[in-house]
Amino acid sequence: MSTAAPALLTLVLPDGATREVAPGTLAREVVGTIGQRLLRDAIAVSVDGEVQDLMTPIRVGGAFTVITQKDPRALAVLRHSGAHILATAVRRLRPDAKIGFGPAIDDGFYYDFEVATPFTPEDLEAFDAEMRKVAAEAFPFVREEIDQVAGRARFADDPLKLERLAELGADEVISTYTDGPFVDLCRGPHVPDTSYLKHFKLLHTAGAYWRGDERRQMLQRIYATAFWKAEDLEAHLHRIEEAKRRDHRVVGKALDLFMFHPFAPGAAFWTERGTTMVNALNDYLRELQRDGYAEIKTPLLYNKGLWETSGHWGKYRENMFLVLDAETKEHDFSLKPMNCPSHYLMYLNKKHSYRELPLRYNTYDVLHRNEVSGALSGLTRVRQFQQDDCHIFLMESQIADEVKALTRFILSYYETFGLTARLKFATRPEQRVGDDAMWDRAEGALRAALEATGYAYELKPGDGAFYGPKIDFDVTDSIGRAWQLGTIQLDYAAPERFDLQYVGDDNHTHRPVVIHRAVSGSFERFMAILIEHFAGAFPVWLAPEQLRILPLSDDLAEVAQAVTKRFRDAGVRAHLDQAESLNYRIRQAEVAKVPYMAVIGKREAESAQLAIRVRGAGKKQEIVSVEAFLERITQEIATRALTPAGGES
RNA sequence: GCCACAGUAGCUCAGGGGUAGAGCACUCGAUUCGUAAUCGAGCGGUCGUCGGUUCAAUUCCGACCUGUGGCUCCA
Repeated sequence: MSTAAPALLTLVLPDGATREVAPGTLAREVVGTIGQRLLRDAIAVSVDGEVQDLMTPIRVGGAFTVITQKDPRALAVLRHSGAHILATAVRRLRPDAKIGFGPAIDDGFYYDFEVATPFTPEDLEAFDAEMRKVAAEAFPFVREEIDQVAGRARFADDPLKLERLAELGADEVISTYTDGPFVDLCRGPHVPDTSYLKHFKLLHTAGAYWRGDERRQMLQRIYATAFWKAEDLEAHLHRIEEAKRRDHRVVGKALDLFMFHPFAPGAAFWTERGTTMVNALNDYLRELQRDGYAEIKTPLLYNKGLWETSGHWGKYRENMFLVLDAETKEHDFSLKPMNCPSHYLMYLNKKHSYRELPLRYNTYDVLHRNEVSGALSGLTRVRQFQQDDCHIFLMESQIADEVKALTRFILSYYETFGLTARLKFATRPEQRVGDDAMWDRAEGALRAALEATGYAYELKPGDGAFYGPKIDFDVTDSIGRAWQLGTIQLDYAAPERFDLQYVGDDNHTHRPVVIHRAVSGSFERFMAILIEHFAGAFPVWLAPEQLRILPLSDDLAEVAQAVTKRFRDAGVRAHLDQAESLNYRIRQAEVAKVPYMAVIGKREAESAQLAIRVRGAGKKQEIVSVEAFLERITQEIATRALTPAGGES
């Protein structure tokens, strides 16, 4: 802050009006000049695009907007304050707790504490109750700007805060926020006082490394969420419940799709029903890749020589399952964690002409990656998985067309399931191979190809693979969660390492480029997403059981058996169920989420008809002839129709 | 791998220092049924594993295994 009389700052309000204020004027004062009612409703302000709270001095001019509860940015302010209120409560009940960081996050907020004994669920209840007291006390959030010396004195008992303080540069404003008994080193912004926090819930505790560094101490993190309105909080908790209901581990067990066993941690056992689905996916991909792709199979186990050539032995060994060689007594072999090196060996096996390019090797081989035990989770994170992998060898001049075709391919595959994807374009990372000219060419080609598709994409600078830029496909499921599935990666490094070549039309040898491509990532993860996306109510073509045939009484067994055979002969996965009452069997079929039920009573038996009940459609039934329904269901299967979609129970 | 929590019948879960219970599933019998659970009977568990404390452990303690939520990592 300079001592000379500073020039006034000009703030431009949304309606075009302006305010001339002296630097250091508090935002609150400016809002007060607009209206007292607005001041009451104000949570924070936006100055020149930056959110700051009402207690913060204005230092720059520019567009000035008042942020009220209606503004989505206000929620992050509330949640950040919620984190402070949580810390206030924790400090009151556990004065020994050292404070770490407490930011707002996507769905709420958290605060990290360093404590001698970890928090228990009972502690959480006590903190919740204490937070309500702190909120009721309506402590104002008081902002102070201090210097390093004062900061070190104030946080003398909080080593984590001192560490953060020491990192702040001389030109940075050091600010603290105080609410009642609690002071925190914090940039803000905050709501005016603690009473703004009304609708919140502490969710769970978790360990978290200080600064996210596994070499540092483990702190105790408390996760929580907060909203402006009770109904928003309710809705959020309901969404959590809904996600739990759709959890693929729950649904997979209920629908008997897969299992795990302690003897094979991180590796799925697929039941007959689950295998049927995986095979349906596999068949579909094979059909899509019938032309222009060369499906190959390569070994699962390799001598370390391959991994030394590929670089995995140095960079990836931690994640590889090493196998003891009986003769050498050394871990000279490893299960493959990726397909690419073996595909390069296949490519090297013969000489290639430019006429063969692009050459696409695709495979469904099984891969093994030795994930740390704590990382495993259902089907989404496993140690053994099947990837729909493809490596494309091509000339640089072919990159644009190829990427365009691959992007279309991947997106249209997702569309079959009603899944939409967001594209992310990731550029050169800090750690990389190849010169800038190569990266310019690669990024230029990939980006041009991406733009040619016409799809919108986000930029992720510096997030590319070390060997080349990539396009990632983030799929959003029916309840709005994003999963990274497909990827298209340009690789200029592998062709060098493996000395890949082709003979050009000039009769000289050239270096091809490699594209790594995955569509569903892994069958395991993709199945998890599909299970949760459809909540187990799969499209007919994918459903492990497509039609359940329910004769009304035993004397119709013969007719029902003949009808079942008719459908099975036509390739429909039909099953006959003659047990128990009709009501009971209908309930069983609904619970099993079988898309179609065909009831055969005396009337239907006499007229070669079926009383069709569609999953989730309730009592509404259609009487159709056996042949007409056979035509309809085989059409739906052949076209991979999404219907009968929905049908929640 | 690290922190916390959990593991009781096929599933969902109750219980608790004196070796266990419900519903569903399963089996059998009766019922032959018109759109989400017919009735009855029966079977089923060395309470995750190993060790310790105790007269006695499924219960208390410890280690390990597996899972869950996170951290880290990632398809």
